Amino acid sequence: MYQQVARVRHDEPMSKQPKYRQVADALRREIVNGAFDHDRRLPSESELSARFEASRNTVRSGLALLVSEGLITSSQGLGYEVRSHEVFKLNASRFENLNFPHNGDAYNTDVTNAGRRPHQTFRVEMLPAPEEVAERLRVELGSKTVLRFCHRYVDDVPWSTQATYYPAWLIEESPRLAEPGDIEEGTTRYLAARGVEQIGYFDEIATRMPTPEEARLLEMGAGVPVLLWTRTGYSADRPIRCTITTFRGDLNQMNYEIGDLAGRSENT
Amino acid sequence: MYQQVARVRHDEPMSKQPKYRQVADALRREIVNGAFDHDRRLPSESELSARFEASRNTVRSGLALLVSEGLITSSQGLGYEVRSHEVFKLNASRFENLNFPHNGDAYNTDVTNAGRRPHQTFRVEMLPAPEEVAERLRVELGSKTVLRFCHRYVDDVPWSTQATYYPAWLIEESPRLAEPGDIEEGTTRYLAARGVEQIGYFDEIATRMPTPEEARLLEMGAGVPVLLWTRTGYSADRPIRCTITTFRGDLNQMNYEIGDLAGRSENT
DNA sequence: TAGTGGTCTAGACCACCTC
DNA sequence: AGGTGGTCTAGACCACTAC
Repeated sequence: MYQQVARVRHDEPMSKQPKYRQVADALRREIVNGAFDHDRRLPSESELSARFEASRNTVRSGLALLVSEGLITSSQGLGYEVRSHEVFKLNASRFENLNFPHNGDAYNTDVTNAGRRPHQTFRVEMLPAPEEVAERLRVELGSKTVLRFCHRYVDDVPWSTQATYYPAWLIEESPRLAEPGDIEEGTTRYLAARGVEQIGYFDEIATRMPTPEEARLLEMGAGVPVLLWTRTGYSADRPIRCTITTFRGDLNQMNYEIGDLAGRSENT
Repeated sequence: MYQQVARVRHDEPMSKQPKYRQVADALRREIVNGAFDHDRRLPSESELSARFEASRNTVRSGLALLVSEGLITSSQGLGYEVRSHEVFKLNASRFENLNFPHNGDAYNTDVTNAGRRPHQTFRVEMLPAPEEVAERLRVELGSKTVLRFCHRYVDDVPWSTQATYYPAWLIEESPRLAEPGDIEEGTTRYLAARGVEQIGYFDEIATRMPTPEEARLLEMGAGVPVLLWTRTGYSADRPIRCTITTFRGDLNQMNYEIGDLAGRSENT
């Protein structure tokens, strides 16, 4: 389970690493030193094979290591490239601020404000509650829930998926939740207008490598984890919704303000 | 950069995957279905090689995929094992609650309450501010800062590292920050007693694959991302500290309560 | 000592991109 | 057509763990 520890030999100043690690270490050093900052392409496998006096397969092992670290990417027919990032910052403590309710498309507003072009596909489903949702909504596992699902893009790059589950009892009170179209005024306002007010949230944030399905939906390359954000919304009585957002970890960051900052943290 | 999309052939019902992916897909299905739930060991490479009629190297490619997804681990001489997790949940909105100041070792308390054995190593350093710290503390890049660094273990498993930086101007006012030992009453209380009160925090949460250095410190296997938590603490005037916590992503989850939940979210 | 995974090689053929 | 990475093989030898 644990990575191999560097071994020390009495006849060598430093530990003896396998050749493919030497390749990876050398290239990693060059990358962080900015050796490929213009034309971000790396030398081809055969060039590296000659340079390191290693077989093509050994060089490939070293490159695979850097890919799995998220440092570089590869494309068939094109070569290897140093990865570059632009991170989108989401202020989760403001996102649906209790004192400043949005109309539900904070995402569109935020992305447009950042000078980017948002785009999303949307669908509504009725399905039995999965375990992690049933727990949070405090309903029976497998009981009926409505899922409102969003697949979000920024400038046509897949950015995140968002799945919001509503419990059956709430649907009976507020049937428009189960209708396929958008809710113009936003689900939060629609619910509030029907006397169901969200007075608080519980957020859980975790990370892991994507499932093959997630990697497909978000077009994630190897070496990129997902950031999982699970928000459970509560009325005065009980949980009323559970939203699971899956972010590409290389493109997103979540922020929270706690206490009275009054805009003092605007630098980030 | 993007993962290969499944291809569809007119003469086959489903897309033709490379053999190593078929191996990975078959084993992944068996793993999630619980086929290895007792004795979590997988068959050996040579057994799988026979079963899938593939060379040992091809089987290894498939297994490597599962390792990089964080599903299994491998150890020389032992074999492959299904990974199992236990997640530690940290309530960040309560961690240093403004209305309920701790004595600085919330970590020790939380871990002990969970019936686990905490352990940490600690050191203090004086060093020039790295870029991401200088920005957040609003000091010159490279200006003097004090780093208080913690390496934390739970039951002797490396859990997280925590680096807190204090700006030079604060050290002059509160010199004990630069002293090597623990501060008994906690740094927050020490600072408050000297008239420097933290009135709010700005938290940033991100994820990525670990650097080799992080993988070494936290003894992380392949296929496990880190969860990065950067907390900048503010007094009424300006930033007074910046804490960067690096978690093993497979062992930790962060929680926030927003609004008035009054313990309604105790299920998680 | 036997069995496990870890490293490395040499070579074949395929799929994709650019020209 | 020529260069790039992607897949696959067969085999050699090493390092670690168990018995």
